[in-house]
Formats: sequence, structure tokens, C-alpha cells
Amino acid sequence: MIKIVTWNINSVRLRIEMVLDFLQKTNPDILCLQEIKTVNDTFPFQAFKDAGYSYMAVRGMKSYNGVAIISRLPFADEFALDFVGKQDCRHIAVRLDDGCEIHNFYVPAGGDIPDINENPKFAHKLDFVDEMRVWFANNRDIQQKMVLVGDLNIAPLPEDVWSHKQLLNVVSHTPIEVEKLSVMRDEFGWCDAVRHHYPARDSDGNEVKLYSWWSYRARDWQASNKGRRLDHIWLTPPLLPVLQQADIASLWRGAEKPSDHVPITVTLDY
DNA sequence: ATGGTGGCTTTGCCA
Repeated sequence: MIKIVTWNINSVRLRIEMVLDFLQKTNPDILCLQEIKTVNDTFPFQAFKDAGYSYMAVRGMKSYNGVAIISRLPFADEFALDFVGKQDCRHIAVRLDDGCEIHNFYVPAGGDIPDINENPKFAHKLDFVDEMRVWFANNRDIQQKMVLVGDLNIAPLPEDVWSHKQLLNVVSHTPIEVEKLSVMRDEFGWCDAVRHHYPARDSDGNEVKLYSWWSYRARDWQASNKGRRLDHIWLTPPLLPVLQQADIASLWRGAEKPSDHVPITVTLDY
């Protein structure tokens, strides 16, 4: 059994106690963090070691972004990719001893205006997703065991947002982003593990809403419940038969001084 | 229609 978590932590130093609490309570093997918001020099390596996580791949920068993979299992290899010509610490990957590769992404949020001419951040986001697609197409095979996790900053399905209609022109759910992410996923053959476990419609045809992020700006995030599913765990087909469980732990949004994202977990039986 | 909150810091920028 291997348990893998992805969590946009929005400052790992500010929330280290909460992360340690999470690890103690849920006992995952591998924790992938985004938005660690610190350089490697001030990353809390020792705190994770003391908690039993001896293996870490960290790619931090000052103030912004930054990704890390924290593990109880050793790594056979570790590497990082750059996209759109920027070294802004949005990807890190490891290979486990059995060859399974884990890719941890923090896709650009894309700013407020969904127009590539008016908003360079939106252009950056779309280019980033394009380059992700090209990289996997050129460098990897769908028959390899791989897990892609992270804050992809796109909610692909109508059931991944609180209101499909009201978010059609809101960055994270615009048709062009959804199209690019879907092509990236389907052309290669990734499977969305969370939606595999919780399909968008139940047996009666009712919507099954799933969110992983709720804005800090809501007066009461739980009461308004205007969430979006921005965080994802994808698997290649060889891992699909061993997918045991998928879970979005929304209770962590209600913690004291929470991240605006919650942890997503998959359990693989192999 | 607007502004709402949070983190790190370059007290503005990013989300």
C-alpha cells in the first residue's frame, strides 16, 4: 500500500505544525506540497525528518511558488523541469525504487483577465499547460507507472465548480483552459484518479460536486461553499487497477489559520 | 458591480 497526498500549503513555514498534525493523523507515505513560499535554506527539513520522513526533494524560491516532495520511501532519482522559459519552481519529480515516477506541479494561476492579449499571466498559464503536454508526449510513455499531482489551477468539469455558468468567464474554468487541460490529460492517456473514484454524476444522474479550494475572501467558506476543484491526482493506466481510494479532506479548510486548499489523497495497493 | 482575505515582503505583488 502506498498513500500519496497533494496539498497546496500556501507557506510551509507558517503551517508546519498543521502539516505535521496532518501527517500524524493520516500517515501518508508521500506528501507533495505546492506554494511552499520559501527558499531551500529555510525549508523545515528537520521537522519532517523527526516525523519519520527522511527523503525530500525540495525546489523553493523566495516568497513565491516552490514545490516539495516529502517521503518515507527513498528516491532512485530526482529532477526538476522548467516551463515557458522561467525558473520559477513549479515542478519537481522523483522516481521511486520500483520505477514509479511522481510529478508534482504548481501551474500558474493565470491572473484575473481571461485574455492572452490583455493579460500576460493568462498567456503564461496556457503556454505552461501546452508545454506540459508536449513534455510528456516527447519524453514519457503511457505504459510507465506515473503519478501526476498538484495544484493545476484549473477546474475541468462543470461539477468541479460551484456554478459552471457563473465561472465560464472566470480564470480557472474558462473553456480554453479546460480544453487545454483536457487535451493534455486525454492525448497522453492520464486518468483523473479522484473523478475515477467519484464520477461527476451519481447513479441517479445527479451532480457530484467536488472542491479542493475555497477562497479566503468568503465571509464563511463553508456556508457559501463556493469552491473549485483545482488540485488533482492523475495516474497512468498501469496504476489504475491498484487505485484503492481517493479522498478530498475538506475538513482541513476549517483548521485554524488554514491554507485555502485542502489535501487530496490516493491510496494505491501495490 | 464591487470588494472581500491571506502570505511574504519588493508595505506592492501574487493568489
